[in-house]
Amino acid sequence: MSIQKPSIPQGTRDFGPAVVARRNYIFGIIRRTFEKFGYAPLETPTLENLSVLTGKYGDEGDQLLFKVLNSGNFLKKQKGDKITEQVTAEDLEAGAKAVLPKIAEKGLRYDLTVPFARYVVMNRGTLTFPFKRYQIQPVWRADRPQRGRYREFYQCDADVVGTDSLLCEAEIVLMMCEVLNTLGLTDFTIKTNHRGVLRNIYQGLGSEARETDLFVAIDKLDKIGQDGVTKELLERGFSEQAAAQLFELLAVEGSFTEKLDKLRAAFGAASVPTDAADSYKGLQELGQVVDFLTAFGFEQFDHLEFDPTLARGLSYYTGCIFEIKINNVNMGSVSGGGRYDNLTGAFGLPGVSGVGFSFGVDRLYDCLDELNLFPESAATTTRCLVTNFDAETMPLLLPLLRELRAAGVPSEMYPESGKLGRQFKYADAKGIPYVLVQGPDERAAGQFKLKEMKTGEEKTLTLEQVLAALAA
RNA sequence: GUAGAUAUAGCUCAGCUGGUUAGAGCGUCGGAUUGUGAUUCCGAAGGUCGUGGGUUCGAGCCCCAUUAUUUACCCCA
Repeated sequence: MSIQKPSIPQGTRDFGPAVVARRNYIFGIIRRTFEKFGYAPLETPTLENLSVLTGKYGDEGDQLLFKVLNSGNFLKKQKGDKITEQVTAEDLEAGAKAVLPKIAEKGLRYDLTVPFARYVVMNRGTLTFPFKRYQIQPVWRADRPQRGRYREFYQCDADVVGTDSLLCEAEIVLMMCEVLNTLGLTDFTIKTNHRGVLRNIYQGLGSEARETDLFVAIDKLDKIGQDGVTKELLERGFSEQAAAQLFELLAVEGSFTEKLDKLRAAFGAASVPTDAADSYKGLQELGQVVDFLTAFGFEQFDHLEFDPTLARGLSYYTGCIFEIKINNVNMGSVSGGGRYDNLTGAFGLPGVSGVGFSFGVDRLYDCLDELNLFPESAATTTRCLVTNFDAETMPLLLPLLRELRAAGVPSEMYPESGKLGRQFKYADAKGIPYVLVQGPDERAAGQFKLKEMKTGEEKTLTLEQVLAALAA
């Protein structure tokens, strides 16, 4: 066999011990926050049947699905003596679209929301609604990797199904803030909008062109500017007049509620028909979310922004939508979500409303890394290295190792006796904060030498003192 | 799928107009130091210059192809 350079697939990564420790630090904060808000954990299979996945993410999404080839001889099926061709000459003639469903019936999970919807439908008889679940698992997309974009990455979802209450939306904002605050991120913006607002804007333009084309175009406003959006709208069949009208509507300024009021007036002026209860549902619901937050005692309204240009790609959102931008890092959104009135409808359970959001851990990691926000303690798990002075006395230190671990101090003994220099280097390279030494001198006195690596400070202590120092 | 950039030591990168034996920093290993890391000093190991072809007396450098990586677009966490 010839020697080959080892490699991993494009867009995937190995995570070394220090990286995993830091990722677990992020996972831990997110998990604890979700649980604090009453969400229960759920896990679903890596593989889903392709029939569950296809058609849920639009044409683009279907392209980005990783499909898994059927096992065995995927070209033929044998039942007893009877062999049937799975793929016929006509299929091959018809191209990939005809062949694919015959050779691949499973695919890798693309997000966590669709598997969740499938789970809810399959278990609707046993679930108590409203059902609140969180889910932290990797997802896969056959995308072209680039900055902040991977082919395998983790999502941390929290969703509620079975209630229309806007309390859920308000709590999403609370959870977003809690996680970001705990991680030490300070310069972030939670952008919020409502699909109803977007629909009203579309109605206000009075154009015949496609609604989704408008949403895609205005979502890019901060990226390509007013001229770029105008150009794109004209290409998609909107009139110049409609484009001008659009920017008039979007040009609302002020606080969250001031923007709501101004837009309400602008809609009225543009003769946009009101929804139920003689008001605009999107604006009204956003106002309700703010009211809930105020009643809760929420104090970070400076981080919450009503952005009428926010659209978000996934087509199933129908109500409030959210997105988090970390402002002092050049990175795509680290979190997003929203309400979808009919997600389970695709699986035969219509009329169940859900709302949820997701953190992208890999992007959060990149942000924290760039801003140097990881605490040092997140880098390593071992807290104390017990040096191995020589082969004869090493066994005498094993009870100490047991004591340390019993006291809940993550500890390890250097497995080989030999130069202390090597052992200290090991501790330094691994980022272990404390090193414990007991040589003949200390043993004679019944004591230990504890060195704090960061300061270089060394103390001679009794066992009780060592345990007290390390437990702190 | 579209467009660009890059590929030289384990890592980050130099390498002049194409000219002898391809360099540096970091890391690794050994020593100064058989009771102490990070800091200091000395030394060593480490290279199919991504791969294949071409031009040339001569290619890390120029040309073609190919593969991989990466950035941007589309879309998205």
